Amino acid sequence: MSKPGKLWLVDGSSYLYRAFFALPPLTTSTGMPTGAVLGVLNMLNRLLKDENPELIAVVMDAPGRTFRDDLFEEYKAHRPPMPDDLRSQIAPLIEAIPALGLPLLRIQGVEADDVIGTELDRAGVKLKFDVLPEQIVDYLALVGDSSDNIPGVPKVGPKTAAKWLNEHGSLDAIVAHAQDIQGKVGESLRENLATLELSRKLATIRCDVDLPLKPAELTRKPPDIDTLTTLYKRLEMNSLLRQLTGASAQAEVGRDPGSLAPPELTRSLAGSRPPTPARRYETITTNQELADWIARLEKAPLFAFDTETTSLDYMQAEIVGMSFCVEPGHAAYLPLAHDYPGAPDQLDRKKTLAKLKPLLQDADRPKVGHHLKYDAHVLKNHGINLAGMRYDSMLESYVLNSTATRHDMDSCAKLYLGVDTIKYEDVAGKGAKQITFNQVALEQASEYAAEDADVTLQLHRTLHSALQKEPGLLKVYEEIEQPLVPVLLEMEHRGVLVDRNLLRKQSGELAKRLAELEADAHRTAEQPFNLDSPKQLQEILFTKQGLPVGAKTRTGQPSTSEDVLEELAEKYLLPRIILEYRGLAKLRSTYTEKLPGQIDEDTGRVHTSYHQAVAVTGRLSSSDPNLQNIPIRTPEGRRIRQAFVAPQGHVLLSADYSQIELRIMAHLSGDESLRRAFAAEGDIHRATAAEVFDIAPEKVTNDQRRAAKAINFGLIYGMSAFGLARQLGIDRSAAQDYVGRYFGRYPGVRDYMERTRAEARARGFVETVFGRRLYLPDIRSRDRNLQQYAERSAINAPMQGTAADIIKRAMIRVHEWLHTSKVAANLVMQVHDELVLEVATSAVEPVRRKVVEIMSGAAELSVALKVDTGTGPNWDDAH
DNA sequence: ACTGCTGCGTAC
DNA sequence: GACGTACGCAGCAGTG
Repeated sequence: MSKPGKLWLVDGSSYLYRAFFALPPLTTSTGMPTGAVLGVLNMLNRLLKDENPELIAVVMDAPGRTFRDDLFEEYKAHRPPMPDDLRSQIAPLIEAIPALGLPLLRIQGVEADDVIGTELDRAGVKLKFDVLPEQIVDYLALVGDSSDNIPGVPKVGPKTAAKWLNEHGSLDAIVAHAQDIQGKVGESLRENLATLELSRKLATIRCDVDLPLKPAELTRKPPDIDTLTTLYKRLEMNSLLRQLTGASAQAEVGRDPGSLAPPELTRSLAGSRPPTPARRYETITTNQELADWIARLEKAPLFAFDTETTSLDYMQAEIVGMSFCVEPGHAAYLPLAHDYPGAPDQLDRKKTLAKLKPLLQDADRPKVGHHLKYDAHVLKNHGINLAGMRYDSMLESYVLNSTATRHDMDSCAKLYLGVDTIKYEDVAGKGAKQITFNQVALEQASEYAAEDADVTLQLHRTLHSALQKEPGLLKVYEEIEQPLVPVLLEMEHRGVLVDRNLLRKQSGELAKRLAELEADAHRTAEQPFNLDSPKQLQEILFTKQGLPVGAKTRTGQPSTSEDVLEELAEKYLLPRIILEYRGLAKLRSTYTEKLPGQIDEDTGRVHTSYHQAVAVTGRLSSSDPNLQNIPIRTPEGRRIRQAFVAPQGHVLLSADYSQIELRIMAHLSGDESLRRAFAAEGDIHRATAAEVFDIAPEKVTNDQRRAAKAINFGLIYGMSAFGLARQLGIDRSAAQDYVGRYFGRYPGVRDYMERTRAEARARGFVETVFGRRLYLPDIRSRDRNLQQYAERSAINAPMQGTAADIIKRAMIRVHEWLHTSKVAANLVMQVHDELVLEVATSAVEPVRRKVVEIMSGAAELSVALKVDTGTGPNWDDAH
């Protein structure tokens, strides 16, 4: 139960905006857009369920001019018009809110913020803004709001504004003391005194709005089921319909599949396909049933399948059973290795898999799975080379909107089908009590597994039809993500050879040195402590020894990070010891100690997992072990790379894109100077320094080059002058000066940054050269931190994402060439801008030539793609 | 014993 | 507050 007297105010307009940009564009069968409404309704349902509020209202912006428009013509002039597909979703939402039993507040000429401003109590305001309600107008006048075109005072943010108001009390008092305020901020304040009064009027949140209801009258009423039913039917929101009818029964019996809604209510969100029939889940235990299902699968134009196994480790996993689905609702589980006291008889695994093999290996029989790569690994363990991996609902979800959800099946089913799936831990338990799937009772296993295949097929139908409405995204899916699956599959399964003995030897050496350092540290501190504990270290350094505190952590504690210790190490001994200890301890714990345990005993190889649906920009990630963060920068670190080796008669070939993200920036921005700099093929950071400092390239000093390099990288990450200053250890005005000079020389880059922010704000997403999208719902957030974070992502994503697209295209082509040419070489690793191959010594030169040709040609940009290569007996020597 | 968070550090 | 994307370690507090 919610606290009595607590009032919930929901900014419905803001919810709708966010949902519109965060979710894929779903429509009904007649093309009516519904995605954003569904999103808001889901959010509201979640709120009602989680908080069970008694007092609540949903506030929506009302149409027409607001009092702000009357004050200031330019108000919101630069806001892009609301997209039609969003505007048309306001009306159905306005219908739904009262039907849900929620009071709706819309007042002519007043925006949602103002209504909420009227209701917020003192404590609420103080908590949110750190100022009192009567100060909030002054606060907003100082801070400004770029999305509302309120100018504010440059350089003054929430912290400064709150600080001043807490010191002086009011804007008028601050203005009166303007002369006393020091520094750049003070200057900025004095320069902007003239516009402050206008800012104040614009920012006025009308805390005196006449509301039709008092807070106490905003009580929640029972929902109007008839109206909701009609509305949900019209909007083809079947998951919500099911919740309406199923709500009471569901609560009683939990996840019992028998309590699911009637079949006519299980249609997809997209609404463009027939209703799902009742669940018919079967268990295949006889040869006749098996024959019937094989016939069904052979006849089907597409079928979904899933494997149940003994392990998440794809190299260890053995098949326990398989499930199949040919039409939504109709699925079967084929148990093959359940093994517990009293387990029913099952078909023989070996014989049964032999019968399925022709079907599974037939490239002309299309299949869909959720994370097919895993199933393919498992089948490979049983001698079956899965072919016809036509669709993967995990990748469909990822390409459609990488940020909307995690892309595991449970999350996708919840978001796109409104289905609460049976969770793995519901059938297998968790923690120490977890059992392997072969010990799960057949009845439970059957429901769980059949549902997986069923849900996979339903997800595919919904997601693929959504993809087809976005040809650019469909292309990314069809031409990049799906074809990449067999490439990654092969790389993972082959693994990479690691010299276990070398790592063991290094581990011993590291342990010895670490023990010495630990003793040194204890002696210097004059007491024993745990060097691995930042908390204890902080106590020793800053309390006991009284060293000057540098940066603070996010939680306000004095930081002991590398930056801080480096600074202290110039004067003090202990920080120096800790720095060396940290570096070596990291190497030992993460690499030399952990890696040997991840080597396959028989083959001497490690098998990473490349995750294709994790990084929001389109990059791959790697885990178990992560091969994408093996050290390279220090000599000690590089020794780890020496343990990654080629087998007898082979070498490792490393091929990496030179400065690919900067080249993409040159392409995207079209900046002439930057493109010329790359065309000249020199050292790009040196060339940048020469431009920025207006000297000949050979006259560039190390510091100048370092500064130029920091700017170049900073731009890719959306860094500010402040960040650059910190990075370079210079003051902010010097950093600002560098940035100013940079943009003076490369005006195209500045324009591009501006265009990208504007595009992100207008469209709610940014895209790569190949059309991959990154949705940024926070780009319109009123929380400045979130909004600025989204802006930095908007700057970075097109560059990082395009680079990811390019290397993925290259991998597909290299893999294809390796297969058709039958050359003695294989891909073994990908590290974002680098491919590593194992190559027979005799084939090195032709492979090198071809790999460079393919990688350089993987995109046609206005700047050439340069590829560097190296070969050697180990990964370090290949650089 | 397990879980989730924090602080830190590795890569590109 | 201030530089994007990841993964993973050790410590630690809360929970059972």
